[in-house]
Amino acid sequence: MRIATWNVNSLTGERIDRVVGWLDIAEPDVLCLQETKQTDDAFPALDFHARGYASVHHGEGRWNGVAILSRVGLDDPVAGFADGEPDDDQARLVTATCGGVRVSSVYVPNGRAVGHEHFRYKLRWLARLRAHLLADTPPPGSAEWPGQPDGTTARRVVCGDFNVAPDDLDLWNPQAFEGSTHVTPEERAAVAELEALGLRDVFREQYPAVEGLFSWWDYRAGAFHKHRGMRIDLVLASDDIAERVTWALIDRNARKGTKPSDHAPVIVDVGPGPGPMIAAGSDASSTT
DNA sequence: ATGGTCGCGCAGCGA
Repeated sequence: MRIATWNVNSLTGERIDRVVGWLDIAEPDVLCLQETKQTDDAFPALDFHARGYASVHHGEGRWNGVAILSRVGLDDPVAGFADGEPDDDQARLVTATCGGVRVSSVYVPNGRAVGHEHFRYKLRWLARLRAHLLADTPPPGSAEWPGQPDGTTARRVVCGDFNVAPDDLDLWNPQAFEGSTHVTPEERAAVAELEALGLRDVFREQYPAVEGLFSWWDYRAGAFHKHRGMRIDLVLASDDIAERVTWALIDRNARKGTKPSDHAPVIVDVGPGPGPMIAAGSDASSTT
């Protein structure tokens, strides 16, 4: 099973072509999208359906917007937080079950500046994501969705633009980020709190201590060509998924060429194992 | 060089 996540920085005509073209090349079973900047009506679900992908989109229109595409089934979609509180007015979270895995696509607030109201919103949002993951977890032992022994983080991935670089290793130059958002102890602690639920940064586990692996590069000043980036797009996976990861890649090619997103897709391959998770290459959508 | 480029949408803000 191949799981990918990509902040596409809008889904207008040219960007749709890039995303559809990338689907044909990368053939993910599940793709989480962020920053679609579309209304639900404008989301190009048919373009994806034609490639065999079911989809769910949670959007506002002008900003934010998240989606999940899946060719291994897409069930029980939830837009926004499932913690029982009134939903956030920004479309930054969508969750669905794909091929036996509970998948969340997240677009964590940027934060703008340390101490800014939006920075406090970012920290609140991350704390609320943790509450969502606990509330969204089904009873342990569910046949369709086997739980972990502790019942907290059943077979799950949380994919998206976290707007947090978990470690200095994820920065092109740590000195350049002193005093900036994305690297503060508070933001990193909020991500660590998610990992404390039993979720693992599976891309980094494939490349421990390897420098220069980034998923975002500023459009300005030739940052991409100078290799000045950050790794802020993460795939956090529960233990039983994490143990089966066979391969991971950030597809820098998708950041090249005309009209790219400023993010590259992150791809994680999960091998077969015990339990009902659907194997790579299967096509649950053929039943519909 | 305290900039630089995008997207949205038509000014200037957000990233």
